[in-house]
Amino acid sequence: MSRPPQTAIAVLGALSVAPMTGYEVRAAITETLGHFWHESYGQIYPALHALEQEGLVARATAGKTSGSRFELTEAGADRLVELLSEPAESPPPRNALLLRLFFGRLLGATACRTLIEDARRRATATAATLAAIREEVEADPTDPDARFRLLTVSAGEHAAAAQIAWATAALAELAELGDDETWPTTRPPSAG
Amino acid sequence: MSRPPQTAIAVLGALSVAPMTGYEVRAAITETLGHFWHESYGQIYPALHALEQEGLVARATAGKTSGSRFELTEAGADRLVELLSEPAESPPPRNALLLRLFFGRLLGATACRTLIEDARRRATATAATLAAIREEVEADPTDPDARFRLLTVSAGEHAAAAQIAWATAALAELAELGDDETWPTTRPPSAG
DNA sequence: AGGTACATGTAAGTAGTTACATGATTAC
DNA sequence: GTAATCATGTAACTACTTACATGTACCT
Repeated sequence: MSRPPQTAIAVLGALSVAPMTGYEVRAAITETLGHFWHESYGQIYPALHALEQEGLVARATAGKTSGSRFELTEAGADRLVELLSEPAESPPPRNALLLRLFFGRLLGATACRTLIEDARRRATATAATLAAIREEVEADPTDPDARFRLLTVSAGEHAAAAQIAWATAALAELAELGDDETWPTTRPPSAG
Repeated sequence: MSRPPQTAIAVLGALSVAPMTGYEVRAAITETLGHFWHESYGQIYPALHALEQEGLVARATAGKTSGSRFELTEAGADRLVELLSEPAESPPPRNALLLRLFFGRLLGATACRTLIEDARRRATATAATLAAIREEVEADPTDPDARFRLLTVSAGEHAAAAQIAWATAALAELAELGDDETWPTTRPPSAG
């Protein structure tokens, strides 16, 4: 298989909920998986065509005027379970914030503080979004996927809370510093 | 600039500590930035050549028998600070674990538990590694970068602790479930 | 008739990995 | 002498984004 299997999971997974156009698949992924997953059109449309070739999705011609909805075939449903069972390997870490902070002495304490404040702001916004999602999911007791979705929401909430706590502690730590003064290289015992 | 600027930061940053061969740059990045950053040879060698062309690094011919060490030029040091000052944009999220968990009903509760246990194991191992790094950094009071490094270690510790806490809670939640029985949906108990 | 949202698709470029080929140096 | 490690590099491939081109449907 040449097409990225992770994209296939997201696309097949979206179609497992309901038949959709490519446009709708993209929207569904952004809306429901948005806080931990992402796909662009440049991935989705080619993936849809490849999946169609393999007989894993089919065009559902019924009803719609423009565009064509794709639906999961039986083979597609089987394949989805198969793909979900493959080991979950995330890409190697690339945290642009920590990379900058690591060389923080060169960057300067003020710029570091700004970076951390930005990160805290983003984490706070994420936490608010997740709270809204949680409420929405909890409001619908008929959704058989609710508890699994809440598991992913919870993961996001834990991560966001940790990020906020870290940022707050880091800012307190950095507050000791004057503007762009670096710390003394070999600190005398008294300052501490 | 054609070469990825993030790679340039990592490479220039490594060379800001000491002159190194490409091989050593790779090792330095793996060892000291490893828990939040990654570069492969396929990135490092081309980056080194491009940086040399731009006059940001130069070959330090002295001393070494095989290979040639690269050192930061003055322009390179300036450029590093410039690059560090650029906004820290991390790639869009792609969490393979949460993607699978989101479709956990299709995957089955048992497989989900395994995934989460793996994640917890990895987070525990990460926490141990970070504790060792922390000790090492704290043991050397002369390192002017120590406090910035500890900031990145702390970020990792917070994230790992959050992951462990989430995984433990999630496993408790999933423990309610029988083998691969899904939770009751709206449908009646026996009607397939 | 004009704007907005829906919808599809691709080309060009950027990013990054992996596998391979090759050889020098060091340690035993 | 030979195995491990140090060292350099590239080609082929996979993954992914962005910008663009194009058109339809619906609302006012």
